[in-house]
Amino acid sequence: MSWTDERVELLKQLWNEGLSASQIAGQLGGVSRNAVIGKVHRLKLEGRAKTALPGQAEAPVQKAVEAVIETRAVEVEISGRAAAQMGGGRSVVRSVGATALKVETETDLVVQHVEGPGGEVVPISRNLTLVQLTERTCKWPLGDPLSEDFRFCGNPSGDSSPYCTYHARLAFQPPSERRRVR
DNA sequence: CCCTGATTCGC
DNA sequence: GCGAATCAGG
Repeated sequence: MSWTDERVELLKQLWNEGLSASQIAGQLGGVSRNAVIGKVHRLKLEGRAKTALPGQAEAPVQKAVEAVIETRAVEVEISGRAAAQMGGGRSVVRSVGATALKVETETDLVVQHVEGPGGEVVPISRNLTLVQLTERTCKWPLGDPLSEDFRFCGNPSGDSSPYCTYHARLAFQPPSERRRVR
């Protein structure tokens, strides 16, 4: 594949939307994340201030972003408790998406699932799109394959299975162990 | 180990 | 210009 005008335009768009190089590579197809990063540099469309130069003060913008993330962390925590009270079951916080990384580190994945009314354990899927799947993300389908909202579980799968531990059971265990498929 | 972007350098 | 290999970091 080559860098046609359209592909370059899409690259710029996705990069500005904050997608990672590997995700962009997946969307474009036919290129590696290195290719994407290389192209980004050649186009001189930086914008991802990652490596803070030593001795330099933190950029105000970066601090603002962190403040927002901090706020979101609290909100998620609150909503998690609310859910626990309303549902009567154990419910906890599970970060989803790049903007909630702070939550993940602070709660250390306190919960990865929710217990339903019947006591069944239902995992909180990451709802990844096809292009976001990697060799070790759960490929359990969610929703209608013909719909735009079609997603995959995306939870860690371990390299021995195409599914996370929960979905591996639904996929390979006897129907008697199945409950509601979500 | 998984992932991220940054840089180098042969092509 | 391109991107694999490599580096640095979370």
